[in-house]
Amino acid sequence: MGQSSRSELTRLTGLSRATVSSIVTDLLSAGLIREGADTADPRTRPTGRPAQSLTLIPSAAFAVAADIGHHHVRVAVCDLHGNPIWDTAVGNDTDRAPSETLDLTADLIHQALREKGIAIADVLGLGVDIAVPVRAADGVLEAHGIMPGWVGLRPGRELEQRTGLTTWIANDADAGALAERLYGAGRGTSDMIYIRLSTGIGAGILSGGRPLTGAGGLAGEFGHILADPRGPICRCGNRGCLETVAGSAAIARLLEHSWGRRVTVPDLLRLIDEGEKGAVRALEDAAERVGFVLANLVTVLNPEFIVVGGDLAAAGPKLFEPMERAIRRYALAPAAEDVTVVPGELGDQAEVRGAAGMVLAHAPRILAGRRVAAESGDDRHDPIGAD
Amino acid sequence: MGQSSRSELTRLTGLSRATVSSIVTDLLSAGLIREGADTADPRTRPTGRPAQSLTLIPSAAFAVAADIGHHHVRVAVCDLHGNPIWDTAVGNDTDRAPSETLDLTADLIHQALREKGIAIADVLGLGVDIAVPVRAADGVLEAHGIMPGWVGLRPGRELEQRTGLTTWIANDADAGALAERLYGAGRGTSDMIYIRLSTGIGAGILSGGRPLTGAGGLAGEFGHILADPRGPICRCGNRGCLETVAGSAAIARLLEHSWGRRVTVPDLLRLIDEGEKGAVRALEDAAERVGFVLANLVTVLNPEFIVVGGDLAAAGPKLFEPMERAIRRYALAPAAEDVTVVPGELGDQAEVRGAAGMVLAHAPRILAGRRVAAESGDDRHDPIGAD
DNA sequence: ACAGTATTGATCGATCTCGGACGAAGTGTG
DNA sequence: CACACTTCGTCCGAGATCGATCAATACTGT
Repeated sequence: MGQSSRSELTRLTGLSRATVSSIVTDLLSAGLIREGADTADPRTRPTGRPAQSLTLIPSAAFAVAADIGHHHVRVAVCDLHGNPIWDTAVGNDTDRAPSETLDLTADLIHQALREKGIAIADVLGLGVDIAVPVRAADGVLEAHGIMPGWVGLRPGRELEQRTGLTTWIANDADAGALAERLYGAGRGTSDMIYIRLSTGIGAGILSGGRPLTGAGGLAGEFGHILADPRGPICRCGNRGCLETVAGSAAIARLLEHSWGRRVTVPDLLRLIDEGEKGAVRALEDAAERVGFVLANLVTVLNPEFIVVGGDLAAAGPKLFEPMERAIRRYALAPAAEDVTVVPGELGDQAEVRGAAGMVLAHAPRILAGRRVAAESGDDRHDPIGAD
Repeated sequence: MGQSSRSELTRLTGLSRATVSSIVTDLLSAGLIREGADTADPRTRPTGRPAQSLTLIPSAAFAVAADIGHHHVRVAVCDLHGNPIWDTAVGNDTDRAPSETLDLTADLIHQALREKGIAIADVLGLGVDIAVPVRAADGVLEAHGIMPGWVGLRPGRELEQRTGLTTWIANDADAGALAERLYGAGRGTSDMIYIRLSTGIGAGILSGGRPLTGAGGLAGEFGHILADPRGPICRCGNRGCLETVAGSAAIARLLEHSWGRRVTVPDLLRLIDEGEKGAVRALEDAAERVGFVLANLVTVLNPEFIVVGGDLAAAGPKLFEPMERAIRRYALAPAAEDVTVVPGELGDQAEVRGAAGMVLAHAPRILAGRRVAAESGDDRHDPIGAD
């Protein structure tokens, strides 16, 4: 996104050269982009007139993002390149009234803008992601086990009212997937699965470049695929969900029997890092189960990348090797060949950066609207839930 | 698609009323649509000026479709409503040289147009579906077990050259899914899974209204999800694929042991229909396995409909009840509540009608181009693999 | 009967976008 | 160095699309 040129934009957007040229002229005079030096490598340069390179001026506008999880609220301000220039996470108990969490979120946003000295007019919008399924059509939260008090709310609209910012909202896994595609391990692909292996297991699926949300926004509930028909009862009411046999808390619990004391997730990660045999074995078994389930998804979805995030991704090859082995063994061979399994690159910033990415993906349209708005009256309408 | 009105088109297309009005005027004068009688039900009519109903004149233009399967070629000519007015299937051995099959297909197409007295100028295009994965970007066939001689070919382009018709191509399962969505059991939904239970098991997935093809066009290989780690070896090289334990041929083979003679698929269906206990039991067990696998897909994809086609769909409740029971039991509860399992309505016409549907979905654009072409030179370009 | 409301359909000027023509800026060749 | 060739960027007229506005047609309530 950083460097481009008029003719490259022509190819990317599908617009004609004439149109791109006209828009670029406007953006130049609006001070949002800059014609850069001609940095093309003389050796790789093709014949013909060289393209004039164009650079976004990153500080010309900003996107605000909020990540609302089970036990935290994280707010970031990102520049036009998607890089966070302000990023703060605070602990929070979502079992309290949702309005308190939303107030806290709005306070953090106002604090961020104040501290960075950014005017509302320079903010393109607010991207929100939340650990609850979101109905894509209207941004209403759907029913699911966690955070039950939030079902039926429209936090996008709430935050829009509290901040005055145009708001987009999505599920946290979908936001994480978008971030890894835009800025992380899945750059440029249009068919990927992003899974987060933590106490909970969730997935965001990108298909044909778009998030796969399903009819009710529930898609991606990877952690509740049945992994063991005789496994433990899950908080969702089924038994043997992948989460109950391969979530990091479930793995840690496996060790409590032999250690005779409580084992936390940090304990588990330390033991794995030290190579403690029991912990490694438990991890490998869990990884194989995850790989087995992923194999079936690979057969059905034929993704190009599987990006793995969450606590457990830190375990490195001890996690990835058994997981990949299971995928190669159990998935349809040509589909297994198409897929590459990689660790996420964005860590716990993924979700909030993806939320900002939702806003930045609309930057051209927003900026186009603003050019008009500067001349006539400003009356853009509510794009909550817009794709 | 049959009945509509200007304002309904405004909502469907997202275009402005002004634009729709202008296009409708053109189509009216071109004789492609007709202003119908005001047939709205007086009881359900809302307040305001009633909409003028518009009807496609079905015989104003046609779409040609070809369905190329393992052992057959089927060609149909459909009117603008998508109804077949000519439909013929012939046996064929795809192990022969692909060019012979393509020649046969082109011959059938020419025969159809000749018999119906349709001029090439009145044909919007040719839709092709084939029982091989198709790479969406360019229509090249991908590697897979069946019909190996076809890999790397571009049958869309081949048929375009043989017939002179603008051609679209897709996988057969995706075409079937599209047909059931346009004309069959999944009318109007945008998130559905179409599965075909026959000797082979395949699925076409529609997500957000678009076919889910995956990175290499392989998506939907539902029959090769692992259903039984100790099951028989499959033609794909894995073992225990769903197809080997729940395909109709696999079920029939189960009965051969006790009957001591060869049991064909028609035999199996007859026995099931007669209520023979062993056959029913075998079917129910297979249905439960399919349901189990579908449950995981429901959890991950959250579809609105599952449409079941293929030989086995004829078995009715004996198939559907155990299948649905498994879905309700093993899928994430809210996702299971969102989904409805229904038999397909189009039978073995599904694929070919879906192929025609691909063409008809582009009818507005094609017709718009033609209006221009009638005035200036005709130079529309190759949309093979276009979405 | 009549104003008020709601929805559809047509018209008009403004704007957006496109394709084609043209000039600009480089490389390669004789 | 002249010339062909390639790609990039701009200009211009044609057509598509839009928002705003107005007219048409029905129902509702008094």
